[in-house]
Amino acid sequence: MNTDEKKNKHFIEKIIEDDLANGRVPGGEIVTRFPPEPNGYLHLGHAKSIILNFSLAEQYGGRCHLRLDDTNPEKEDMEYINAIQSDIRWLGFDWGDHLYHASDYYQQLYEIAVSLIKENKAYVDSLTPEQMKEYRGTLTQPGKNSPDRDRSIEENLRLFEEMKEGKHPEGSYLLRAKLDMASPNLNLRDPALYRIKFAHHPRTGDTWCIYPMYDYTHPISDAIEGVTHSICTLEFEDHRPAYDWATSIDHIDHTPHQYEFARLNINYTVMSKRKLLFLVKNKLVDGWDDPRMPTLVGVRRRGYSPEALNMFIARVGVAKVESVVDFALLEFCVREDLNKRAKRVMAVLKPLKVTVTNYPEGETELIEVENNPEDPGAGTRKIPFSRTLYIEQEDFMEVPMKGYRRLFPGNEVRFKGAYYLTAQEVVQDEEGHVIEVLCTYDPESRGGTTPDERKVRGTIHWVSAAHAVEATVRLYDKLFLTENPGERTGNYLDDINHDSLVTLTECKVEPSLVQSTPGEYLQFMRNGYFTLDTSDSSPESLVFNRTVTLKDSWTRKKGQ
RNA sequence: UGGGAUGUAGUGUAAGGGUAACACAGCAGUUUCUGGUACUGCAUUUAGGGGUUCGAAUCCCUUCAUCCCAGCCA
Repeated sequence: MNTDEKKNKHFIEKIIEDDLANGRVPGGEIVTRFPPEPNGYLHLGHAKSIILNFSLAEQYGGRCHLRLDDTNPEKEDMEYINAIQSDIRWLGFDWGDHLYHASDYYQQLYEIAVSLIKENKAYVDSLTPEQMKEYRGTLTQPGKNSPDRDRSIEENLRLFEEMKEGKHPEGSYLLRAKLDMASPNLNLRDPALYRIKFAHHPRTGDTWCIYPMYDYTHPISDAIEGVTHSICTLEFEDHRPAYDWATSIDHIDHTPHQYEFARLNINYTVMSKRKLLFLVKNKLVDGWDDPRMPTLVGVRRRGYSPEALNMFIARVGVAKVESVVDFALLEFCVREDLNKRAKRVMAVLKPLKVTVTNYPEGETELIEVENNPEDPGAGTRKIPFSRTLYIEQEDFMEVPMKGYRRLFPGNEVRFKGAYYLTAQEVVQDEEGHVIEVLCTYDPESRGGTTPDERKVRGTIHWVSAAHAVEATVRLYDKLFLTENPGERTGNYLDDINHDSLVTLTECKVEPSLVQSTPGEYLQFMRNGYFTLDTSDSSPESLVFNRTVTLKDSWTRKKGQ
């Protein structure tokens, strides 16, 4: 492998290429795996791991397994097992026949445990959890051996068998590896291998009442499946010696290796399943798929595309430095992708009535507009224009501020795709609010240009009042107000953005939108990207979610 | 004060002894039937200190900072 080929590769790619080049990969096929615990929904952090593992396998012609790490029946659920699979498929990956569960290996794991006991490498301990803690020592002090450490092999075998048969209550006994209670690495101080749990397992039901621990199950599962590169996050670095111990015992004839990378953090959000579960359970959000959630189901409902997510993860990179990625990068990737594919439509969120005084009453004409200027192949559609229209309240100012290019008295602007209109006068309610703008139009400007080629500074969107469809539009913003929720007070809930959802009703959208389908990517012209909500929308009552705003240099300038 | 890791523009990530770069964010401008897109330009970087070397982000020493580990969770 010459060094040129290593350029711009991340460290895991370099390791793999090195292993491949030096014949360290059995059969030359690299095998990775994504091993989620089915105790919650997948989030953006998992997306990084999924994309890393699956694309590495793709890139080097290997395979990637999906393995549900279901060793703790108390927290795990069939609902999650199913959701995980659909999320990974949505992201664009396929594990083929390689769907596994740690629970598939329970029998084998048990038999290996029995062998370890016979080899005097594991023992049954009767220390209480409190005693365990005491005996473990601290970060700076070594632990001490449990009095049970020297129990005879026969006794250990008998006890373990009884544990398995359910003869002992939870917490009474534990199977532990006999490693080193004085190790500076706490994970090596006789780690627990099996605990007793009388819990119903989503897949194995009540077959077992002893369940294997992560440090024992995970490496052996990897070995059984022939995983070559077992990629996990940084906090497992300390567990690598335990991983290496488990994969080097007899009864295992394949040696996978563990590599650790930095998990994905994004500012203005939280990414722990515990916190996300809390938000869901306490109804701080609408569920795991609330569009403000960083879950895959959430961002999907919000209108993010899997392509945008893949682009995002690619740009974030893979390294060992703990880092926090800007939410702005995610939004950039979403816009980048949606700009190319979203169908442009007219939608007025906060309507202001406009009457075209010199346009014939009762007449309607159809204006042809392009569906996507970035994609000529997207074609055109026709939208109705008439005497009474709605425009955005923000697109009219009775007294224009400096730099304002939209509609104001005496100013001529283009109504996108239709005509040039000039504001003549306003109609106010008794409180002095402008409730209607009276305009005149230039019949020669049809289509948005004039024979004399005169320029207008502004182009605004509009809908025809008589043809518009009413819709509800949900404007989503960041769920948290601060970059690092909880940093200031210690409680992330203190930083929740209570204005993260603004619901607008009586929005006016162009009639073609009644045919919109969930999953369709839309751009509300000059406003943002939107998509039909998957659960609350119906043809009679449209509900759109804002995916992300358009970049807006005007409100920024205005605000300064 | 044990062990494991990590420090490159504001944020991510490259550069593996030879001119510190790319993207996002920021700022300024050009184009435009979206104040979008596209395009152009500007500003800002090797944690500190020593050393080796003609030459150091890169090698050595040292200091500092940050993160992870004391579940019968994963």
